[in-house]
Amino acid sequence: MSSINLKRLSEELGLSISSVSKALRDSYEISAETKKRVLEMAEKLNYQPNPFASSLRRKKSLTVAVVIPEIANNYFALAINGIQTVAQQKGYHVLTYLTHENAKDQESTIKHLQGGRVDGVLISLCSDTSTGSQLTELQNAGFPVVFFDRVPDDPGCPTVTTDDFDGGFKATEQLIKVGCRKIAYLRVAGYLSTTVNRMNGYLAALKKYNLPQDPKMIVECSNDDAANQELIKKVLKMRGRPDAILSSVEKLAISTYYACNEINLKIPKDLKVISFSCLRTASLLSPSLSTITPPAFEIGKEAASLLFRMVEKKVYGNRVDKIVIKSSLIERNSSS
Amino acid sequence: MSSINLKRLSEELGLSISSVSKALRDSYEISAETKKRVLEMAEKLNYQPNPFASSLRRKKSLTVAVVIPEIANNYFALAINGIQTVAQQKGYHVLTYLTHENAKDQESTIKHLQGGRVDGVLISLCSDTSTGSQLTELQNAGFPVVFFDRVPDDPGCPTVTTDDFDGGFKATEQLIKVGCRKIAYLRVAGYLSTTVNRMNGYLAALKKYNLPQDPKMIVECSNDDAANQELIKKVLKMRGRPDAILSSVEKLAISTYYACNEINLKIPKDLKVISFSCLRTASLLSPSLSTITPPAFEIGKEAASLLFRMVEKKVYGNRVDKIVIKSSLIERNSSS
DNA sequence: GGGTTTTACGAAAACGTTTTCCCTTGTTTT
DNA sequence: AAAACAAGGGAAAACGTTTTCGTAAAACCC
Repeated sequence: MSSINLKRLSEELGLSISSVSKALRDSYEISAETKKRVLEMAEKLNYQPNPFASSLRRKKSLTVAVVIPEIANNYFALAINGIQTVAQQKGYHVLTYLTHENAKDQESTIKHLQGGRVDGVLISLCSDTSTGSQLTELQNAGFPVVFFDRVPDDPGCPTVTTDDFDGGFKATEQLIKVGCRKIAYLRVAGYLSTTVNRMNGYLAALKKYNLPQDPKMIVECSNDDAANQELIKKVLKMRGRPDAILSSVEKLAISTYYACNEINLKIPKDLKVISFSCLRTASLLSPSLSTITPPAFEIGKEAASLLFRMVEKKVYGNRVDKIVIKSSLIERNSSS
Repeated sequence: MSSINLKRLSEELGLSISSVSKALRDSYEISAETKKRVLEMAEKLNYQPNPFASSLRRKKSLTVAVVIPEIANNYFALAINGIQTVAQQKGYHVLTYLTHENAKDQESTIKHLQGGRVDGVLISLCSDTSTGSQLTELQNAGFPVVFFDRVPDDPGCPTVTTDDFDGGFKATEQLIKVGCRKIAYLRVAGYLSTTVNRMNGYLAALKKYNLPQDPKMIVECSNDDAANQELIKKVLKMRGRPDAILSSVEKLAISTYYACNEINLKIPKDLKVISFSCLRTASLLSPSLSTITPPAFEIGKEAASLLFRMVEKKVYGNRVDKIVIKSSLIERNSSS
């Protein structure tokens, strides 16, 4: 909006446009004295450079995109917080896009991003991602992309994740140690690296302790909270119902709590529960919820830092970073 | 990144750059047949227009900024969700900036925004905002700005808020009706429209029921959770301690719960609690938390819609919209 | 069929920067 | 004192679009 530009500034100063531009960019071609004059006038007239002209010319947008399934989610809110913290500190702008767990939205978002609007992309895949074709296309074009949390299997992708397998393993082990023998795993439909890796940890723990792997104990949930709640109720009412639930995502733990309330099942007496979750109020729930808590803020920070290293070409060759940050298992009343 | 541009496209088609551009924008100057050819070639070569060139020329960025104090907060996460939903549907991009409740950050953010990077700004003020000088500057320049939730007093500002006064009044009334006589109000330091309006509702309710207004019952909290918890503990241990707490923001209710746990005060027996909050797990807390819940998602949607009306000049003259959306008081166990 | 209008397209300017190349001084070197 | 050089600055091209204006050919009008 500020219609004061380099031309205006140069007229005011009796200098050429190029000199003013150089002065503002602190070029060695301009004398210290002139620089000072220019800076002062720019300040006085509240000059704000036009970012589009600059980006067009320099082929740098100083902007990155964050593509996530949803934002009203403690994990992603914290991750964005981490990303923003790093980005703002580095002087970058952050564009956010929500895919609403919808592959079509995700694809069209990525497509639009190819126009050069951003210098790099941070993405956590949506649950019905089929192939990462669009994305590998981007990457092959040498475009910096960092995946976090929900990542593709492709070993060529830079990723920042948590130790999902270990988390699933340890949580399951914990449930077994307090006497559970029929542990159900709540997963999310579609292929998500997180929920699959957590499940593999769960299965490995069952195996280690010689517990049977019952397919009925792996419950595939959807994105519909109400439907999930009904599904969980059904599972909890069946013959040979589980005596424990390991929930792969926070919202399914919440649905579990509601389901138990409805069918009058007491946690932890009748059912023990552990969930992956970043819920800040986990310890205030009734009963307090045992969680495996991914360090979402740190994951966001690391992912952003890695992306900036790539954007600024500080990552050489065809090096691919795969950063893993540990989650912590916090035992509370729901599993004791 | 995609180095295919109009020039390349026009060469491929044997047309001029201008014709191709017009064809892509569906100009009446181009024949239907040619348009078809152009569209097909653009598709084939995966042409993505350069957004900076376009923005530079058209003086439109198709981008809006959202400036909020924090994002790891249920209210703001939901509001952003609403904003994004409207923006993405309208084909706009959303830049997010966090001020971390810091006036300096807020000012510099707004300053940068004056370069024309965005077509409009959605903002919720940080708690130590002194004056809205920067912002009125923006507005005077005819720049579309919509305030939501935490808004300036200035009657010239378009705002989208909830009925904070009523919320404070009704919550207080409810506490009085269940027998509370010493109701403390937890406010946030600094001047925030929300917390002040809620307080005025609280004070009005006290007045209506002829209860004294004790300054010691108005507790000014900070942004430091640990300090707040200590402060609340202190208040709850003093002579003539409150028998109820009305919390103006979610996090202070959580600190209250922790404080009560530590000093062994039972909610609701020893202390009743109601809080403004968008916590999805309010009904699962121990005890379930009574809340006044602002419709954050709708507020976000309304604010974005209003902003787009302003950006697209559908708001004529010097009309100023002040939209208010009602919150709902949900009584649960913490206040019964 | 001369004139007018319409249709379809192209040339070129414009948006505000950045950057390359050049020029003018004044200073140093031999 | 001529040559070489450095310092400080300017002219103009370039980035990729959009849009105004111009114009050739075709279509229409009486």
